[in-house]
Amino acid sequence: MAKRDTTGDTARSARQPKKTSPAPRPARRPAVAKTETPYHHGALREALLQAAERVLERDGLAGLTLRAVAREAGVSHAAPTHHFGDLTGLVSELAAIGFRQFNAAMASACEAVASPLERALARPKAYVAYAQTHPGMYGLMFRTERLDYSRPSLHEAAESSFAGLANAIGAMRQEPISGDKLTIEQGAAIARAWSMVHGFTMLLLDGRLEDILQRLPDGTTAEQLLEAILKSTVAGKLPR
Amino acid sequence: MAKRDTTGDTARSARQPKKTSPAPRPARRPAVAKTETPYHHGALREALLQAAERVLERDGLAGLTLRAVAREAGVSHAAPTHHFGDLTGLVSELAAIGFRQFNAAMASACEAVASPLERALARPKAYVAYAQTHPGMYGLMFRTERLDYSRPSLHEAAESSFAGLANAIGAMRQEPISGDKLTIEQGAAIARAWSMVHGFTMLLLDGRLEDILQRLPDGTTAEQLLEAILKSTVAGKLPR
DNA sequence: TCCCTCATCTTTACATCGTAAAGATCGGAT
DNA sequence: ATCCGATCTTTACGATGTAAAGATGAGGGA
Repeated sequence: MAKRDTTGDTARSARQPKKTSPAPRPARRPAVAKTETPYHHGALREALLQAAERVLERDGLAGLTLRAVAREAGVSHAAPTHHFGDLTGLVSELAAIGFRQFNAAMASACEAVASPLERALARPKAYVAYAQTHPGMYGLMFRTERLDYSRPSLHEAAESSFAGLANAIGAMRQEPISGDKLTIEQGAAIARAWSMVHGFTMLLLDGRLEDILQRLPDGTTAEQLLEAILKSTVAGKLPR
Repeated sequence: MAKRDTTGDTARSARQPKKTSPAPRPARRPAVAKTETPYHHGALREALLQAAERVLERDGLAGLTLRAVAREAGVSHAAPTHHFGDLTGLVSELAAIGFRQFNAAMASACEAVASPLERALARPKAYVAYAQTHPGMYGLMFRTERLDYSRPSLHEAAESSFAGLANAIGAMRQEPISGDKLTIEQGAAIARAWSMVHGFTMLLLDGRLEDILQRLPDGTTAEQLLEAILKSTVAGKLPR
């Protein structure tokens, strides 16, 4: 007696008359392949991931809920469960996509760069640029407790990100990093570079560098501050 | 019709018979000043903050909810509202306490240190040590979106943290930082130091440095890795 | 002294969320 | 043709944040 769940988020309810729909079906998949939800069969999984990315960049991390994603995709709120298990599953798959975007952005930024100095600067600059362009994604990837790194797709994408960093450091020091062993100096160089760029990005995204930026001459941008940091760090570290 | 809220978390309900309690009162404030909740009047605000800290370190950030804190303090779930407004309020006040603890820890670590090198290392080491000792608090302070920096207590405590950092950098470079203006070099030095230590801490707390640590010789600890990073960073930067 | 007011705390209510479980709905293999 | 199983929807429930109204008691003014 008295139904309890008065949520109005079915987004599809009251569509057909409950039993043995007299109308055979409202033309499912309407000839023109609309990029919208392909009704019952089809690529719901991909549609949900795209919807999730849209919700994330529109409403931020706090707005990224299972029900909001389902709503955005136009399916019932329980539909994602079948494809991702739970919220952790959806979020982890989305983070994997983020890591792949992220890796691609850094890789393309490193190509076609001539001087060693430029190469040393290109990667961290691309790192920060990605985070500024996709703050929601970066937050998802690096500040969510709800990530399941045991998922192969996420594990692999994140691993690849780390490998890229390690290789870049190795190239800079002209001593290729061996897969399984590191000297203290190598480990320190990698951890230092990663810590610095990651920390800078987090502080920047959280607005905690505003204090510093405002005290700097005139309208110094975050990019200029980053460049100053990188140059002073890299000074004397480059070969030749 | 039909009550809806079947939550059993009053923690005090069914205590007295609803109207004009015949028993005058169950000896409120039981002579020995138990540090527990002093019933109706008294220091509920402080009790809530202490309960919140306990919940945070016990159940992590995800467990820190208004209702859990009220439960821990033994009051009704709506009691915190009156003192903190909403969850953001409670969390912000707790974060302010965290910043004060944090500042005190770094200040005491910097005292009684002789050599300039030791002084340069003491502060970041204390930074990381605090985060490792109070991971819940550090997470609250640096990874919560729900912080209201317009609250004076939080703003002031966080500001003081930044000032300590800036002064330490200034002392290291032997050029005291003026309050309102910074050169690019000064700003870069401050942002670089903060970014590096903050980034290292975040990555360490998230377990993202495990990969590196395992590849390092034998049982190298995170502290040793940090020290290696700091020494290679500070090399040539210290006066004399 | 008595009563009144107001700050403090509790109850009640409700929208939203994650998740589980059961029912409906097809596509396709047998 | 029929049945199975994957996919999606409904229904349900406990938890959370928050608003609003009700109780309670301390302290001040008459």
